[in-house]
Amino acid sequence: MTYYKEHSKVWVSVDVIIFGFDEDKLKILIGRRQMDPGRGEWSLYGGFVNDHEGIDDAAGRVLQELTGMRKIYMRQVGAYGAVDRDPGERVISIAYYALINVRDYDEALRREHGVEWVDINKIPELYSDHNKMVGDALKKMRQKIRVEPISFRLLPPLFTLTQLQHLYEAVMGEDVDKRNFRKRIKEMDFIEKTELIDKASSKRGAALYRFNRRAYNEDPNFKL
Amino acid sequence: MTYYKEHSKVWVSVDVIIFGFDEDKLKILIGRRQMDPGRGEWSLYGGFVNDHEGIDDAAGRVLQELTGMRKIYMRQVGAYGAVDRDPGERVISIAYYALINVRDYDEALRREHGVEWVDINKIPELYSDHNKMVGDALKKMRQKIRVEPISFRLLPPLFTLTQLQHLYEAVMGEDVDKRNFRKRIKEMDFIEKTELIDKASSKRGAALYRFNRRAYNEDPNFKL
DNA sequence: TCAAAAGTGTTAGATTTACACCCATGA
DNA sequence: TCATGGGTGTAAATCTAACACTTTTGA
Repeated sequence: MTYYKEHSKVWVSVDVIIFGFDEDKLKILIGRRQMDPGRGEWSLYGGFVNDHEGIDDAAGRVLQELTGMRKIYMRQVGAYGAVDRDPGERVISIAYYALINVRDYDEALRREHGVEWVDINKIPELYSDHNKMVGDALKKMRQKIRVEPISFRLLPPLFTLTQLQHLYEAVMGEDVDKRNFRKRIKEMDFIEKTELIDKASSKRGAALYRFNRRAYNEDPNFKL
Repeated sequence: MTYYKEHSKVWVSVDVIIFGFDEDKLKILIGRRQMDPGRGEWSLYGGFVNDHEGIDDAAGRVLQELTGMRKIYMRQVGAYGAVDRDPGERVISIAYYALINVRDYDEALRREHGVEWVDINKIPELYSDHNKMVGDALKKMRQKIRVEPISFRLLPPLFTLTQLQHLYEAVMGEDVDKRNFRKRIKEMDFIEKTELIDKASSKRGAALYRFNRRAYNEDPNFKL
């Protein structure tokens, strides 16, 4: 029952680009590689795909292993398969990006895994072709964020419009006009103003908003 | 020198969605699968990734094997890795789409490989998850064709504006306004009108145009 | 002479962008 | 009282979409 035995197999891994938003900066989780080859180099977090495990499942497992979180928003970036991309052996890797709310990530667990949040504009040289993966992931994420309401994955359940705007600016890498931004947000009925006021960010206080997924599903007219 | 030997390896293949434009229709090349499992089912053309071969190289090789052509425009669609996607064994497949000019493809070679051009709107049920791959490839290609001049890969070196328009319509799956379309084309200086007239398509004859890659590289302001 | 495809501009509406001041509050 | 971030509307410019007739020529 082995159909393809004349062909050779290869190692397949997954690498995850985990985006977070903190201090008005878009960041990703990277750490020092803990195995050979490349031990000690900055690297994405990843893992090998097991025999009886789908690649999305493998990415999910790796993500849960690192963060302790489940049902994280996650999309495939692509497959990376240059022969010499890994300095040790021939490994094909499939990159995924994920979006999490930084505050949901347990600090102790983070330190335990030896990963840290690094500003997307200050990424050091990474192991293998991981820099390329990060660039591609960011490009994909930018495209997505303009047409689907994924920003809320990076924010707490309640957020101010200024936070939301700063998130867009961090992702897009350019400033946007405050009034135009708020005008567009107002047109999206699934971004709901609550009665709550955030007093942390300013003296006056800012209205807290919420993303209503149900309302979005009924009328998904998102456009930024 | 085996770093990862505690992990298991898997078969990795590539599958190519080859787009062509003929009779004002967007088509892809599919054939009857010639091996088990799934022998006889409609299927994309593909092949296994060899030990010392990059995945892009593998896709290029498979493409050349099938078409006899080199330097074909080709982009990765993504990796497909559900455990049971292949009915025989666990195989991860990486899909690519490619664009060729149908007239450059030798008919004899095509028949030899037992593949045929099938209208994108009339794709039958395909082997494994190949229908999903085709759908994803089309989505990616549509995105690309709006912002990069890839249409010319599907057309002969000289083409009429009507041909170009019909190509866009076939790719996008919707009609576009002739005058608006030609207006936009006129703004792109790298789509050059030649002195030549095509008399095949109409009695009056239509001006033949050419894509000037050099001019495009100097001022790549493409937008459709 | 007529059928069939080529070719050509204008206008209304929609969308996008630019822009500056008052408000509420805690320190 | 003042420094800080929150909040608000209008007008010009640009872009998009809708629309119909004349030309050429082979059959």
